[in-house]
Amino acid sequence: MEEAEGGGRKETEVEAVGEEEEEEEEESVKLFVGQVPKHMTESDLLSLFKEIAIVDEVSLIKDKATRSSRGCCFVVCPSRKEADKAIEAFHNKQTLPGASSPLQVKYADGELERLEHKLFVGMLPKNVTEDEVSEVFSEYGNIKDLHILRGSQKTSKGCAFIKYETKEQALSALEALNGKHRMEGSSVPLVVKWADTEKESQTRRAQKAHFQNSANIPNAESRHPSIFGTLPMGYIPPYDGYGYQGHGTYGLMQYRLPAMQNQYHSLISPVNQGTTVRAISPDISPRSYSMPAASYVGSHYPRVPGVQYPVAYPAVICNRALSPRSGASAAHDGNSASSSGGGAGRQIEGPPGANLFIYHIPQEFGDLELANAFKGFGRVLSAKVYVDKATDASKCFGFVSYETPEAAQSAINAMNGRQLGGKKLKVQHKRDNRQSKTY
DNA sequence: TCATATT
Repeated sequence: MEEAEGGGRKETEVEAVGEEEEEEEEESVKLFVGQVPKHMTESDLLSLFKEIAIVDEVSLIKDKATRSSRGCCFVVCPSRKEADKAIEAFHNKQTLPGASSPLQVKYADGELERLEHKLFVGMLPKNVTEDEVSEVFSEYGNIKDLHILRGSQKTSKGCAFIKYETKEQALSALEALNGKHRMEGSSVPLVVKWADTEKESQTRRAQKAHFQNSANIPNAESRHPSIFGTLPMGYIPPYDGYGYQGHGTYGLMQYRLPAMQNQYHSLISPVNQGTTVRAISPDISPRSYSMPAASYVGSHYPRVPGVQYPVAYPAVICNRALSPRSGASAAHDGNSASSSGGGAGRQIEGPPGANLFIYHIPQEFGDLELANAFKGFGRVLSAKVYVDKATDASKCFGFVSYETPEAAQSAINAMNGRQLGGKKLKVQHKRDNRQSKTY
């Protein structure tokens, strides 16, 4: 459908959206904010952030099942300038009451790439120079940055990243060159696509490693060294001279990644299967904006002018009124005083000096066992054993918080060096991350 | 040997 449009621009599809709104989309910047105390609401956060910067929207990230805060949120600012103000003012600058370390404020995944109008260029000749690439691409706009990937010698890996000043420039280069322009000394046309986000390339690297370990593709790497480093999964479809853009194959392979990830995940943590049955949904999207599957042939959809990506940021401030709590779902929200097990799982900080770091916790200990081992010295506010995200295995360290420094001190006296399981516990005061006083 | 989280 997209290809069939030929020279026609897509602006006709926009009718529902005014130009101003589209401009706003373009300029606005989404920030990810971490270390948000779970009790804070969206309006708490809004009032905090708008002291410093203009904020269009705050949306808490909530647990899908319990609807409770996951301790982080997104903040949308109308411009990069405002977003940078917020980062400058808050990132690592203060610890909110109830958080364990300073507020984290950074660009959300993929924002930077989106803002930088960054293109990936493949199928460059091995011996290409910056000047040669520059000459071809400066035809379409101002090149802010050009980076040719090079191997151990100085020979190029056959690909590069280019940043343009504006999205329009990048797009026109993409459309004019991808699959159409052949560099001197090369037998195939360039591949030009939007650069992957950091996340995507990580996922890709992981998948590629996994794929190469299980399947065997003899000599694959040596036959196509130029693109095997950067295209997904170490597999290259038969090349037909049209580039990968809009051709389907490349898009399809991207599309498969999340499903394979799910499979992999269920292999390593079979525990999850009993409780959560997750259908492989048809709308898995390679980027964070959801679009019908048919729309992302190739990988350039989020930035095509005239194609409006959904503005539906799910949980915005005004949503609160729309989601009345049914009596049943509130039951889970009991306050900490009533929790029976003595603070296991909750990550509540005590006053300064009342928080302990514990190392050499027996492998089989969970939060509850840790809380139990430390409950003789005072009221345990929280006890947390850290686990490896991928394997669920204990990392053998954790934190215990008491109400008073005295309780913590007697726990150190009694427990430090004490043999538990196979090893001797190390019990000491937790490092203090607090950097400034709270509101 | 001192921390997670990306609708």
